[in-house]
Amino acid sequence: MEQQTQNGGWRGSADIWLNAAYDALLESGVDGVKIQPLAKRLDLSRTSFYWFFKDRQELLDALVARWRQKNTGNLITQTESYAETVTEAMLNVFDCWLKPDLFDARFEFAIRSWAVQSPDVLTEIQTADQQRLEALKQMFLRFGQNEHLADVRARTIYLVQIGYISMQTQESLADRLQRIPEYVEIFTGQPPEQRELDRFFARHC
Amino acid sequence: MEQQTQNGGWRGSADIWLNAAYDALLESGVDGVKIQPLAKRLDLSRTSFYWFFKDRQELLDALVARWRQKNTGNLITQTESYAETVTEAMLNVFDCWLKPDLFDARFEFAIRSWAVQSPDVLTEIQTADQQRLEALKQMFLRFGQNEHLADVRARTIYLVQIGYISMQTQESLADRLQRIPEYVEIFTGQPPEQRELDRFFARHC
DNA sequence: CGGAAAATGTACATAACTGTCAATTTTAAG
DNA sequence: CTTAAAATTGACAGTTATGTACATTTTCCG
Repeated sequence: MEQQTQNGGWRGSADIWLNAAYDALLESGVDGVKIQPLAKRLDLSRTSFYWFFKDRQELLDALVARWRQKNTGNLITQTESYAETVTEAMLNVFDCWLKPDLFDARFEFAIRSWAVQSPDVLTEIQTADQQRLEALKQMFLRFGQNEHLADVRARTIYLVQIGYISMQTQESLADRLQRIPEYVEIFTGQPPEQRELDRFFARHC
Repeated sequence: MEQQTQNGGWRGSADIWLNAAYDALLESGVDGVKIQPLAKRLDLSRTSFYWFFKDRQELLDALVARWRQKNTGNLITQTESYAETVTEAMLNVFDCWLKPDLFDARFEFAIRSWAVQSPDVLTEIQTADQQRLEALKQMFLRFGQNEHLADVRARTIYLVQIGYISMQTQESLADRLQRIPEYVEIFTGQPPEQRELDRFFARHC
């Protein structure tokens, strides 16, 4: 899964540093991403870092790029995948919240926390939010909801997920699945069909 | 409003340091809360700090205490305030999201971001989340909703707000007010009465 | 005014981190 | 085996932070 660029028998690589940075970011926030500690963890000389990156800022930029690629892309794909009803479409989106390979929640939270202290990162996030909200809104519009309500519903579902991420709750998959039918009803205004739920649960159990 | 403990003609005080720490936290996150920069801003000697606080950690603890007192208390009060219908009760809660003196959203976000790197703060937050969710759930139960649905509805409304905070959106009061009726309908399952909205808007315009 | 308590300031010791430079080692390729 | 590029390293210089000890100033009160 990890794209570990083969660069011969050398110990270091840009990727190995980036992976270490990713780990540090998720554990300790941006200010935990420091060359010296990373070097220690990798058991490499601190200065070796500068062979792959100009400076610390370049490493941080690479982290943001990795996040941008992963989370937003998959979410938008899910909003566009095939569905016969609005409730089924909703369940497609829920896949993101339940499958870690579709959406990296901890990464998302770490990036958002970073934005407190970095206007640049804040801008990145706001762009992502807009794209994601727009994709969700389009989904509701395709199923005949009116403009204003589609907007508020898109917001609701997106805000709930961002909120969920920010709460950093650790629940079992079972606990989360249990609430799915109610969420679908609240978000779309109508209950899901039993067969839609069956198909959904089949994907996740 | 600021409880500025009068301590005579001295320039410094525990409060002045705490206020500066609060500002720094909201601007730059925990790692921005450092004695040396704070001293510079206050135009005081760095070491003077240690007259009021044992060390940096004691200052950080004071910040968490301030947050705990402010945000959770007011929210719970709003869930308990008088209402004739569930939609009116909902609007009472919305007061928190619109009146900065009831709920300090930026403070909330800064604290949550802090939790990435501090298990202690994470514990604090999880306690607060539980208390707040429970208060919201009780509100729905008082208006005759069944147990399970009351729980999911409480979660929905709370998660939306936490999500909203985490998005750090900067919208005008007017934009936010515009979406209120739809939100009420989504959250409670029924549209608010016009007179309830009138009373609500009267409070906020 | 005079003195104790409260607050401030200076000096010192220490630690962690960043980035540059000039070797040196390792690897792959001829 | 040689050699050049790729990667690693230690030494150096600079910055920013923490906390302690001790001296000094400011304020309040008798």
